[in-house]
Amino acid sequence: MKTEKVDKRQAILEAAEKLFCETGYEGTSTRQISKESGANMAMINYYFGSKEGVFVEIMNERIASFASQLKIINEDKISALEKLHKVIEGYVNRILNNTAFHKMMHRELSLTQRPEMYDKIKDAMGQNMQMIDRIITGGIEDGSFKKDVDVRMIIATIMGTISNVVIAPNKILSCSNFDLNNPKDKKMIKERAITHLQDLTTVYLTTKR
Amino acid sequence: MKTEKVDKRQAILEAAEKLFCETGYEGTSTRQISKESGANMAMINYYFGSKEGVFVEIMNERIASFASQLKIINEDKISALEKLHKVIEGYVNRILNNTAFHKMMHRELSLTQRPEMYDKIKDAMGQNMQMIDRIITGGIEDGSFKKDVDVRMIIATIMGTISNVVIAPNKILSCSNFDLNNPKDKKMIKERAITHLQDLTTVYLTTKR
DNA sequence: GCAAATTAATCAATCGTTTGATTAATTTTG
DNA sequence: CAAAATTAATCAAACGATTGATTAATTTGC
Repeated sequence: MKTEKVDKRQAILEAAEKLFCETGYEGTSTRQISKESGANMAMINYYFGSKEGVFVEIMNERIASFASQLKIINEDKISALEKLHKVIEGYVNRILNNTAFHKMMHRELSLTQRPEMYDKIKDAMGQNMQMIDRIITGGIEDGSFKKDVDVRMIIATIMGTISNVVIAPNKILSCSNFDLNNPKDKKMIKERAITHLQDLTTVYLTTKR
Repeated sequence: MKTEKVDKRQAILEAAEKLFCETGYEGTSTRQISKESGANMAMINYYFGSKEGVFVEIMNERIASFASQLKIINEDKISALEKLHKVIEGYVNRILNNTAFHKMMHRELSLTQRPEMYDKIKDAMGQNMQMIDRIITGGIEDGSFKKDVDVRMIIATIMGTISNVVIAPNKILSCSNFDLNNPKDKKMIKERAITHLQDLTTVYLTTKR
């Protein structure tokens, strides 16, 4: 019977990710991780060397799967606008499927304790930005987008809008209260965000004055 | 000789705000605050009761001055678009003049330790959102804005873009490296953000299809 | 039976807070 | 006005609790 074989290593990772997201890295103790995961405290150091080792493992895992997704969109033989819409859809889905990690990532970006972690996140974000930059710049060069725009600010708008949806308190985004953990609500928010950003970029980038 | 009379209470507040921003609330020890401010450790509890008391004081101060600014814009006898542009300008200036606090606020929004603090920030944000909501809705009703838009998502775009400018790593926002602490760079980024958001909202909201 | 996995117990270090004493400034009193 | 009493501000030292980490012993699975 394999179903009951609890992998303590994995249990620690999952418990730690949950706690790190809820109360932050320094706000989470190894004893909490031990209790939440059902593993003995020493197991944390046995498997990961240290508390920070657990954190690094979690972030690396996520960033790796983060980077592996959507990257060859720019090579498709489709218009710049279609590329941009694909990127928006992919980005919204990725982030709203990993809201907990996204919050953790942004928190880490605003701290100065772990520079290596900061650099790792910066690099991952930078790659995504460069991809979007190339798409928009390409659209400007081939004449499908208007040229008097601030490309970096448009990227800030796309990324910032999505982050804001994830981070802003649930109660005030929509009139009624909803929950991003509720799959039905999440699906609705995803669609609204995608529709809005695609509409916004289309109007803004293709309206010649 | 009065010139050397340093207000320890104020010194603690300033040191604590700096440290809380850099390394987070749980990541900052009272001993660090003591050392950075030059005040004895006991002074923290003497003036503020506890470490959390310092934090609450800082946040309340900021939120109060946050709310006191720009609120009667909506009562001006100007067009909805001009109102919106004024709000954008005010919002960008406010946030980029207080980047450290803004990061701290967002970090607190992603944690679950201090629900009272969370609610306080939520309320402050909610008021700003309602103001923008009324302006845009008003513009739609008087026919100056097009009607098939997602108002709440537009608000997420405005707020999210500004947050992203503050939070995103400096090195990747612009091609060359710049520093938001450098007044000259800050001024430039402010103007770019204001210009971009005003242009974006104008094109998006007033382009009838 | 042996290596890997797991445990309880323990470690030094650091945490936020409190203490009792001291100084300096202010107020009260005669 | 000056001596006495009171207050506010500051300090070094210590408090008990908790932190992340380690030990040495035990259990598990092949």
